[in-house]
Amino acid sequence: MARLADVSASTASRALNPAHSHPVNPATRKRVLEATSKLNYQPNLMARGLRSRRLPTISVIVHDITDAYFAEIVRGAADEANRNSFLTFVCSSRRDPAVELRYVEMLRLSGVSAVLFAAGGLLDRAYQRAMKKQVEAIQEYGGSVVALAPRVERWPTEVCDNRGGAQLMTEHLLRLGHHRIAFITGPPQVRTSHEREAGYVLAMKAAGHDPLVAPGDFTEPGGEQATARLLDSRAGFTALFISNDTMALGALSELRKRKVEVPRDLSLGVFGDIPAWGYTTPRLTAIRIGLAEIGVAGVRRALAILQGQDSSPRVRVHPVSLVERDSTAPLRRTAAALA
Amino acid sequence: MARLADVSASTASRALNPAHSHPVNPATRKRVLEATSKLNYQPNLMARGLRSRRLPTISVIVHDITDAYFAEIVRGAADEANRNSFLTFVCSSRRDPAVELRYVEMLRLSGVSAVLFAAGGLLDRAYQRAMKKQVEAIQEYGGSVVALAPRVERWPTEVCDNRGGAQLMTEHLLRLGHHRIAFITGPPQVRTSHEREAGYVLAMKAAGHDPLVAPGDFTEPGGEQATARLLDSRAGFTALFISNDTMALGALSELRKRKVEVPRDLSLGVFGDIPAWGYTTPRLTAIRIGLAEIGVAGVRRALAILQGQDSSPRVRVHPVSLVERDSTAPLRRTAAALA
DNA sequence: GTGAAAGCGCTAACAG
DNA sequence: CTGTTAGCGCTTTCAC
Repeated sequence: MARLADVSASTASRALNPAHSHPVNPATRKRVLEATSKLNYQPNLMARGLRSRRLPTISVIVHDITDAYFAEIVRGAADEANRNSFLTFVCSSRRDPAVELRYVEMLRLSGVSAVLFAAGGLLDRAYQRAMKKQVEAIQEYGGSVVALAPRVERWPTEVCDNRGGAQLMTEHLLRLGHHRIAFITGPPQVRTSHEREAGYVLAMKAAGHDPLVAPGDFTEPGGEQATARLLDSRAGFTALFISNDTMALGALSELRKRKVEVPRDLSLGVFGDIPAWGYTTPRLTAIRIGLAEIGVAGVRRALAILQGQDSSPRVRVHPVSLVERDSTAPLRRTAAALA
Repeated sequence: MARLADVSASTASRALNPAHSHPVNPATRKRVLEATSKLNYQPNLMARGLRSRRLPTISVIVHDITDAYFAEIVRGAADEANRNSFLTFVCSSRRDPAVELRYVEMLRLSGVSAVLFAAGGLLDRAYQRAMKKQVEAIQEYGGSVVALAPRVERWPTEVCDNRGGAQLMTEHLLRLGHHRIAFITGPPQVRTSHEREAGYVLAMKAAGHDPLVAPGDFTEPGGEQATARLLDSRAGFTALFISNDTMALGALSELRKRKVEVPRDLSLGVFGDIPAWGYTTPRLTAIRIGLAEIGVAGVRRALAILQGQDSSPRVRVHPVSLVERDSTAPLRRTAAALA
């Protein structure tokens, strides 16, 4: 290729790489560009990677590829990566820390430029130690790592306002006259759970009401079980706030099974706003997280770090908003009958 | 590393690569292995790829990462790839042929060893031409390509028995006494649609009944609309057979909206068996496709081709089975009331 | 501004 | 069975 343009390989390399400090004569560059298009030249990424020690790929590690929450994040990230000529690879750890670690290791070996962790980590010490080692190795060769959920690791983080969002929904339910509002929380090892729960508790206490927190695990069967237990406990609540999309899916099926009508018998709010909510009956009132936007922000952040020009605060919090739909209604006497 | 083991780099390379034709002295290999573990040596995949022209990665291209159908295939493929020390990358084309082509091109550039196409292709000529070029380039450097759905391209294919499965479900409904059975088909550009439709039509004609085929597109809103139109047409059917999971999700929500009770008012069967069917009410009678198994088979096939030892027929058809659940019931007089 | 040369870490070809 | 040699395709010194 360089031969056709009648320049040396070095010059061609310089001409082709826009972000190059070394100056190139515009005429020369033009000749090089012509040659590339004539030969339909495609730089060999492997050779480039051999020198730069990394490939133009970004990967998003998710817990579960079947979860719409993660899918939305991936969608945003993949779009933004594409716009920057980066490939996006989605890796699904299936909630197995060992698999996740193995993926990170393999990504490191294959020289990925950035790894986005879509979910929170574990509190387990051995896991944290191993992960730390992998991430340090990635950073050593110039790769970057970004978290898209709160984690104990002090990585650059793009995260939604978990606490504020939970407050928002709780206050919405309170405004509708509910004060016996149950909350299904997430797994204790994950910081997202605590943040959302804290927002709910805060709003309840501020209004002078007692919180009612039921354990959950962010999975669909978990949501089903938590709802069943809550209903069986006859705790006497008129509204239910579920702390993530996936559990709400399970809750919905449990409520349907028991013929609990939403919102007639029970007002239902969910933290999260996956597209599926457009199809469910009833359409759920939700805290909209800009999931795709968080994916976009994650990729931008990762690329900025790669170029050594990331000036954001370590943790950036993205605002969330309340989307009122059909699953929440003012408190009526009939609702209390459920208690 | 080779220095520590006191051997040449070539010998070390041979000792480390198990599938090497060249013999190595066991004692020498032992020394090499000791050195690698002592130095915590990790082969550089990029350098390896620079020579072999490919990386130990497999990618699965799906239409839509949010679709559980694809997620299941990916799950199987990823597991099998892992077992063979291959990384799995999931790429979501979002049903955009241009994006899909771009992905294949980037995968080629980054030297992926195998590409699994989880969905069917298009009949569009320009698309086919471009795809052919990309795939030939991948094969040129020794990469392999496998289809997991019927396609016009004559690639090695692992596919489920679409026609047989559709017959199975239709015969099941016929056995229950239904003879006015409607069928929602898939998009015409996709061969899977035609195969499933053919199975349904065959079974209906064999029983002496007229088929009733409604157009669909394999998407959730599409299923919703098709169901709505079918119901509005008052075509007088007592059973509905939906040709894929995603449309069934939409159909279910439409039926719920209209208070059509399944199976009291209408028997419902679906081709496909995503895990979600365990949570819906009612639980759907379905044609179980071994989705994960197809993913596994796809990876095995791809690896066999890479090693030049694929002896399977070009198209391998995987059997499917009928899973009877709660959504199909014997024909009763009341059902006809829907007509 | 451009070119020549070195080398990234590995594997294949060829001798021994 | 093992070592030597060459080279994958690019980028980056270092001279000019």
